[in-house]
Amino acid sequence: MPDETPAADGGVPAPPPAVALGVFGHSVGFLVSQVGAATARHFKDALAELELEPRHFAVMRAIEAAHRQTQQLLAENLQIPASSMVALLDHLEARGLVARHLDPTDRRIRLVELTAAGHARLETAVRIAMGTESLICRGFDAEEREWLIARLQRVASNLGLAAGVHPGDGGSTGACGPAPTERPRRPPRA
Amino acid sequence: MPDETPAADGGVPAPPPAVALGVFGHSVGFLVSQVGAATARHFKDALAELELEPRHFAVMRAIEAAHRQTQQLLAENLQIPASSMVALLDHLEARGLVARHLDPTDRRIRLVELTAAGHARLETAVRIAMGTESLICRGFDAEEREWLIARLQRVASNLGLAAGVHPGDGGSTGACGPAPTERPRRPPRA
DNA sequence: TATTGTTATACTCTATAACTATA
DNA sequence: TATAGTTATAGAGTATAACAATA
Repeated sequence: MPDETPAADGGVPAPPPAVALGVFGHSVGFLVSQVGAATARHFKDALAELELEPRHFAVMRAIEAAHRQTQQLLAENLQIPASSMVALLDHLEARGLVARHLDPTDRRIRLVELTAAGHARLETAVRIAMGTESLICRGFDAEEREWLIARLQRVASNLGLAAGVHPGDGGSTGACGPAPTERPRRPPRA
Repeated sequence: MPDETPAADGGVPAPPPAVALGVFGHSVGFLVSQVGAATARHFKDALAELELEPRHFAVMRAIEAAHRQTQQLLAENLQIPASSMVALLDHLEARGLVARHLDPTDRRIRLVELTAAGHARLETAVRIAMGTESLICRGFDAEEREWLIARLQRVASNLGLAAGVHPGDGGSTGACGPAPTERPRRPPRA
């Protein structure tokens, strides 16, 4: 694969009609990243008509899967910081899609659940997700689609990804680093 | 696919060990988005040791493909705003990887080209990209990999993507919208 | 006046730490 | 003192508009 650049034809300037990045357009890494970003954006745009973002969708699905969860557990499972979870749930609660109930045994805890409207909205969102799925899979038969899913699952496994957890964009400057001694981040207020 | 939620087993709380999002872990859309984001981050982290980001890599590849391009043409081809291109080229120029030359016939124009160091660095970066490729493709034979690439190219085509152009994350609030009457964006300075 | 490249700024997003209330 | 949730703020990233130089 190292030789394929058309620059070896002498020294002709030869301005290409478009960018000659075809070589990397022929790699799994580039394609999966390009297609993944475009798919995410398509879904985001389609979901916007429900006043939801993909993370709201993920939160609602997680609540549906296990009713009356703690906010903290929810945040932990989805790998979202607790303070972001507050904002996400505020958004959903303001639209009447989820409800926060005080735990009678421990009044620090809020148990979260979907309302009837939340269930209905989630059903519509699932239909939108299926619409995105059928758009991007246009031209595939069922067997091909299953094959593709299996290969993508293997790639996910090669990357050490947890099933069903979408890491989003991750931290900008290597969010995984434990920062042994540096990263002053934010000085404590005086 | 609609019925598979384990919530129909009565009313048992049944706290799941992990999040029960397995249903969407079995869709091309979710997987390609999840895997694409993780692949992009892996590549970004690997590239960081060269003091480069993926967009620098894309810019260098585009310059290599067509030497002595206008900054504007470069920005247009890669679908990056011109002001961002300035910052990217500043970064590369400060490290001696690219050089900006004044066009003798039109002194408004800067023609950009890779230095010798830039070529060398790009070669290393390509090797890093191939490392990411072989990591994510672990366990695939050549035929499977080609098959996967072909399917991903079809998905890209279904999404209307231009070959070789990575749209990144796109605009936060629907960057594709022409904004007929609204979006005050930024009021002109007084 | 139009165009190329540059600088400046405003906006969005999000993670961190302080804070409140409960235990 | 420790924990659940909340609020506030700092920082990064980036797109838009103004600007300077040249045509």
